[in-house]
This record gives sequence, C-alpha cells and structure tokens, in this order.
Amino acid sequence: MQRGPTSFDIAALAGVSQPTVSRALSGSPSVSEATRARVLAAAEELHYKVNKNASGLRRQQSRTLAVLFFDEELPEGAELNPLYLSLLGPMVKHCAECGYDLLISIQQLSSDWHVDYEDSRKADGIILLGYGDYIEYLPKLEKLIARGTHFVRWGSGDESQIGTTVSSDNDQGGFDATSHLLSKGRRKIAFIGSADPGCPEFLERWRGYCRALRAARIEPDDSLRVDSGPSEREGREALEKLLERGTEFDAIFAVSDVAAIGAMHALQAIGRGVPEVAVVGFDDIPAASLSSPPLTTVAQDPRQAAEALIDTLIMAIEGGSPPNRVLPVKLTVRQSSG
Amino acid sequence: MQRGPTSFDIAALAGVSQPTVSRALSGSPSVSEATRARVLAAAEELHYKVNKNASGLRRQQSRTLAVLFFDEELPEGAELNPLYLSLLGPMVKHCAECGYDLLISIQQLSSDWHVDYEDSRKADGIILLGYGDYIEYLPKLEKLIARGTHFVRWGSGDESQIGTTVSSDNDQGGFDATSHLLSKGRRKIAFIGSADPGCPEFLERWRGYCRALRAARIEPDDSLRVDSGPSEREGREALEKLLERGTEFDAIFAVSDVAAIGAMHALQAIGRGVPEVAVVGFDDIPAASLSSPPLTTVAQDPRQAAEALIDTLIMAIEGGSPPNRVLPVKLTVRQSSG
DNA sequence: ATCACCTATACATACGTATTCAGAAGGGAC
DNA sequence: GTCCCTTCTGAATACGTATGTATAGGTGAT
Repeated sequence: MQRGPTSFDIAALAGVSQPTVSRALSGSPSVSEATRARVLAAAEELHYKVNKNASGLRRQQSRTLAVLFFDEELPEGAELNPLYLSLLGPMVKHCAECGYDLLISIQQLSSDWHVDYEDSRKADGIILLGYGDYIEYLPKLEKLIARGTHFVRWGSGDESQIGTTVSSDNDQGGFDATSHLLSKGRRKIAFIGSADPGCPEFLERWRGYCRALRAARIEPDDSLRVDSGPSEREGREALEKLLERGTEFDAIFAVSDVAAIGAMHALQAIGRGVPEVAVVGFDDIPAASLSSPPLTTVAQDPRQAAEALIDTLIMAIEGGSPPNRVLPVKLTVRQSSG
Repeated sequence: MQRGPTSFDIAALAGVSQPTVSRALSGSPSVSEATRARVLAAAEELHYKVNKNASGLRRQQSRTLAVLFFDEELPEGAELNPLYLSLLGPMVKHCAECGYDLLISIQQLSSDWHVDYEDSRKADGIILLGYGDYIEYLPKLEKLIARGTHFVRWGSGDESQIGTTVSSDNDQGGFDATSHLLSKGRRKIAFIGSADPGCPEFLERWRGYCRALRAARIEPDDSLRVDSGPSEREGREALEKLLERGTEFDAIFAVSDVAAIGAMHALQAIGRGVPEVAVVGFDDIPAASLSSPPLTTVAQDPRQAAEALIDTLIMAIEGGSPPNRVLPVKLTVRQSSG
C-alpha cells in the first residue's frame, strides 16, 4: 500500500512544523494568514488529505454517522422499504455538507446492534430507521441511552418519551387524505392498515382518518377497517378480506403506497375500476406515480426528512438537546382518487 | 464522551499484556488456547470492541469500502437509479459478512471524487456505480489506476480495458427479450434506448436485439429505433416520437423498466392497450411488478451483482487480479408481453 | 548436567494527528 | 533601555492498536 503524504511532509514543504500544519488546516485563529496560505499551497501541491484514522484516534471521534436499517424480512432478499431508500440519497448528501460521513448498516432487530457502533468508535451517532415492532426494541433503546450513545429515531413522536424522534405529521396526513376523499363525495371510506400501537405511525394515521370523518359528522365504522401490513401482498389480501366481509365501500385509504397498489390490483382483478373506487396511499414512493392510474398519496418529503434527521443527530452529538420534530406532509392528488 | 475499554483493560483483567490481547483477538497461532479463552472472556465481560481508528491507523487500512454513486440529476432532488438502490441492501449485507464496512457517497461526475477516498484513508477500495457518460470519466479512471487505487466498476465489460468491471450480460438480455417477443409472433419490434457508445450497456442490449432479429431472419430497421434515456419522461417522449414517425410497430423493447413504463403510459394515453402492443423492459425494479399490466422484463439479480462487486473488489485489495465478471440475466415474463 | 530448541509471552515502538505548554519574536509604554 | 504583553510557532506528548524483537520457561537430546 503506497502511503500518501503526512502532515510532516506538508510542514517540511511549507517550512513550518507539523502542529502548525494541523492548526492551519483546521482553521485555528492562532495561525497567521501568511503561514496558513503557505500551508494550504503545500497541501494542495502534494494532494494532502487528513488521515481519518489518525485524526479520529486523536480527537476520539469519527465524524461519521451510522444509519441502521431494521428489516426483518431482508434475509429472503426482500427489498428495503422504498421510503427509507429515498431518504438515503438526501441523507448522504446532507451529511457531506455537514462534514460527516455516512455508514450504512442493515440489522435484524434481534442482533446486538445496540453495542456495535459506538463501541467500535465507528460512528459518533446513530440514525435508526425501521417500521417493525416498536415495543420489541424499546429495551435496547434504553440501553443506548444508558450508555450515552447519541441517536435519532424515525417514527412517531408523541407515543413515547424515549429518545429523540423525527417523524411526518401522520395524523395530519390521515386527516388530509380522508378529507380529500370526503370532498370527492365519498362516504364509505375503507381504512387499510393497522391501529396496533406496535406501529405508532399507522395508529396516528388512523386517528387522523377518524378525526376527518368526525369533522364530517360520520362515525368511524370498524367494519371498514382492515388490519394489514404495508406490503403489496398484504394490501391485496386486505382488500379481499374486505370483499368477503361484504361491507360496502366507495373509497380506500391505505397506510402505505405499496399496500394501496396491492389493493388497486385486487380491485382491478374483480373488475371494479379505480377511481370508481377512489384510492389514496401514503408515502409517495417512486412507484406511486408509475401505477395505473397514478396514485393519489400523502407525500413525505424525503429531503426534508433526511436533513431533519441529520441535523437533529448532529445537534445531539455536539452537545445540544434537540427537540422532537414533526414534519409537514403534502397531499399529492393524482388520478386514483377521481 | 465516555470512553470504552481498551486492550490494556482487557489485558489487566485477563492477566496478560496488551500485545497478547491483540494477538488473541486476531487469531494469531502463537497464543495458547488457554490464554485466548481467558482473553475472550475478559473482552466479552467488558463489552470490548476494537477501536477502528487505532486499528486502521496501525495497519494502514480501514476495512471499509466506499460506494460512489454518480448521478448528475440529484441536485434537483431526483431519485437515485432504482437498480442501484436495490444493490445497496445486498452490498451492505455482503460487506458485513466479509468483515468490511460500507461508506456511501454520491458524487457529481465533475467533482474531485477520484482523489477523495483513498487519499483520506477512509476506504481501502471503491465501487463505482453510475450510468452516465462513460467517456467523460475515463481520464479520472486512468488517474485512479496511476495512484494504485483499487476499484471496481459496474458497467460494460467488453467495451474498454480500463479497470475491472462487473456487469450483467446485457447482450444476452437484449437477445432474450427480443426472442421472447418474436416467439409471441411479433415482427415489428421497436427499440427504445440508445446505441450511443457513451452508454455501453445500452449498446450491448441493442446488439443483442439485433442478433435475435437476425436469428429470425429479420433485418433491424433503423426507423424502429428511438434514442432515449432511461427515465419515465424520456420513455414517454420516445414513444410519442415513434408515433409521429408513423412507423408501424407491434411490440416495444425498452432498455430500462422506467422508460418502458413511460412508454406504456403513452400507449394507454392514445388508447392502444398493452399487451396488444407487447412491452418488455430491463432491470426488474420493484415498480415493474406493480405496474398495470405488470411488466415483462429482463431481471438482473441485485444480490448476485452486489456480491460479485464486493468479492471482486476485496480480491483486488488483497492482492489478487480479479477478472471481469459478466452475470447471467433472467427473462421474467409478466402480462405486458401477452 | 549442559546445551539447543521451541513455545508462549512481554517489551518497545510506530502509525499520523491534535493539543497543551513553553518559548521566541516583535511592539508599545514607561 | 527595560519590562511586559501580544502574537505566533515549535517541542513534547497522548490517542489505542499491531508487530518486530527479545526473553522466560520448558522439553528433549547428548
């Protein structure tokens, strides 16, 4: 392995000492402008880059953040949640802007992730992404806090007081989606998703749904609610279950785009068209605009979410006490709702 | 920042010296089994993890690989290429299995990415992902080679001799897709994509397309070829161009799923159904199975591709001279081709 | 019993940076 | 001209690991 130039090489070329190089490059005010200029020129000439390992070792930090995806289904080659994937690009980008690197990891909830990262000094802080059972990883969150590890979670903000979270305004999203369907004259709006507190995000969307109905003086009808996960298959099966039940419905609000698309497929399979049955999803994944008909959905802004996660985490690392953040959502109307 | 235990702490607890701890943990044969067991127990007890910075500094390597995405459109908040995103999960996973970390970065082709990574010792090697103009970054590849940086590229293997590549069998994919359409009785198969050598992958698919036609004693007809990029809009526009041209066609082979879906939308907009016009795409992105009708496509296996990239790169890092690899593709027949 | 030899461990050191502390050079006030 | 103060730079050192070299303890042969 050929070795690059060190700060000593720069020092020699610039005619100063190594510490001066370090100071000059890190912007210390105690270096004169003339010296700094010479050092920068020398560094440029030799293509010098600070050695991250040495720097990290000395300052006891890595200037790296870790993203941990939780995805129980991954062993079977399943895809990561599209929403998280769409966060990835913006996260990387914003991280770079803030002077941090981003390390990605995919974990099973059951593994020992909670000790892996800070322990090996790979990352200064952790971003946790994952649907999945909130309850199940609660004890591990407590351990993280006990160790003083900095972390931010994507999820529901109001349900628990553990750790800092960034989330979309799920309640408002559910409200907007439902209000939109009501404004189209729909009255029998099925809800595909779960009101299980293990998935606080879905629960909030359900609450928003109920709130919108009540605002229109309609009492939520449990027979219009089908418990379902967020996958295409589950969305399809949820709709089939609804049909078996025999409950009439003229619209569907699904807690994820993928489930909404699954429901549309099931509808089309039995000859009920969309938007005769109006459909609204949640997330605005790339496939939403590619479906037929294109899906009306509640968009979460991935860039904004990514930046909020990064900013919040960095604030925590640098000693602040960042508040939870709830990000606005935006109803994106396409053809599936008429 | 609370500091974790060091190898000295383990040494004290196990009653040995620090070097012995290091050797025991790295599996050196010159440590007796009894000692190794004691060390491991002590390490376990204190939740000891090797400090990556110190270890990397000492051994002059990071045990980290970097993935560089190239995406010119990203500044506008566009999405990363779905195919690359689907590589990400499997790459992270396989990296972990091989004992490496994965660092993600998104770059503009124009930036100085070629000096950033190895220079700062952040990564032992680089994986380059990106459609985009191969010609444009050729000089930078040459610089990478000159510096002795290890890297692997995703792309076309046969077009250039620069660097090691891993690619799908694009030619065979084009052949299979076209043969499939021919077997369905189609004779006027439009090709949406580009035969520009700046995109060697598309060129190879075009060649496979021609090969299949000739095998059926049909001479490729240039008026059936529309130059197009891989986006939904470009696919739609390509089809509109084809219609303006007035050339008859009964099938479409598009070089990307997204373009294929765009073409389907354009078809549906003018009332020509799918699969009356049969459509085949390329990539098998998640949205392919969600479209209406579900899209027949040439699937590239993301897991296999990811593992090939990682394995090839690690082989290069560890001193080998890995060969280029061409991965098999698989035609996935769905409803869009009849 | 002496020596050679092998095994298992300890000692010393290097990796490249950032920081504390001390000191040199220069300027102003008396 | 002396003294002090400010501004800048250099010397020394610590971060935690891995490894080359030295050494202790044991075994077997002569």
